[in-house]
Amino acid sequence: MHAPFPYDLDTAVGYAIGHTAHRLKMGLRRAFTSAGHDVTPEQWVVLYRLYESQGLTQVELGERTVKDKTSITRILDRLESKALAERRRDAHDRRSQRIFLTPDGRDLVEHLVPLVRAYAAEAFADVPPEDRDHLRRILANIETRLDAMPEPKDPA
Amino acid sequence: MHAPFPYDLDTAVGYAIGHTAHRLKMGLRRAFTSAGHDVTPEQWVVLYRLYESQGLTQVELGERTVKDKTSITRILDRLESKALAERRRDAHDRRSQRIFLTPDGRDLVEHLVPLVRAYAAEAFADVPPEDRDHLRRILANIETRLDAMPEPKDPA
DNA sequence: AGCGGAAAATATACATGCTAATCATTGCCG
DNA sequence: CGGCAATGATTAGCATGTATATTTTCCGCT
Repeated sequence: MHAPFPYDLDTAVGYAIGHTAHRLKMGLRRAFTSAGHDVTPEQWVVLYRLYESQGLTQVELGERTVKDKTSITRILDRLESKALAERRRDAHDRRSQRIFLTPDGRDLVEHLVPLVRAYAAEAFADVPPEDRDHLRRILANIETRLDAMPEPKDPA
Repeated sequence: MHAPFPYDLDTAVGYAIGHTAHRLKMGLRRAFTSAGHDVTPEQWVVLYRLYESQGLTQVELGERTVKDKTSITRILDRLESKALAERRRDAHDRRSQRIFLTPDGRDLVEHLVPLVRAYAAEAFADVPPEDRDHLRRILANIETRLDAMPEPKDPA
């Protein structure tokens, strides 16, 4: 209606990225539940990383999933309560936990992968391969820049 | 370590989008707090939409911010408690609330906009304009596809 | 040795999103 | 006109993310 300064959120690239990311995640969530799997997209990522490399520390898991330590703690609580993963105290460093998938956890990952592949195939069906590469490159470009941006808290 | 089926999360476009979106949002959050503004990125979007058009219904606000009705309710609770916005019962339909920014709310938006612009300028500094356009187009493309995808629950 | 800081994990408090259920109001339709 | 489905909003329950503080354990360094 009125706009005393020029700004248009709707053309903001960052907003568009967030918007698309949100919808993609929600779609994946629904793909999981409608296939009868009681698992969230976040749990899926953790399970996937554990499938890749068992025995990770929670810190390592956090790095590989780009999640906070506290989020990892809680997600593992749930995965353990669903008997999909288990924590084992590290023998050499008793501060650490080593995380392993249970057989059920491995099974679940193997069921989830085709689902994820199918979902991605459909969601990106209209995006030609060269656009996907371009997209990846642009996003990597942005992240590189974000890495270089000073943390507001420790500019020293 | 072992990979009985071919899948690589790290090359998944959807994962990259989510990753970048997450980091962008966190950077914006920190830009706000380090500038002394007690406001979240989600609240920013709501405030911005209200600045654009005062007197929106919560449903309309939800559409314009791509947020759930319940999220809108709670965010407005907080904005009201911070005296940035206020709800007024619609005279013609007493189920609806019309939402308005307070003077403080308008002031805040006007302070936030330059912050957001500066942040975006820095985050996307390495992305040439034609790449931004391309990015927007690809994302729009994906969303169009998502719109066309059947809701798992009501495929009819 | 042994002290003190760093590291790993947990706990806590708050903000958000999703789902499902509920309440009040509206309005259509027989 | 009168009941009942649809609509706007709220509430409650769960999962996640952020920030901060705490606990336990390790390790470097004097």
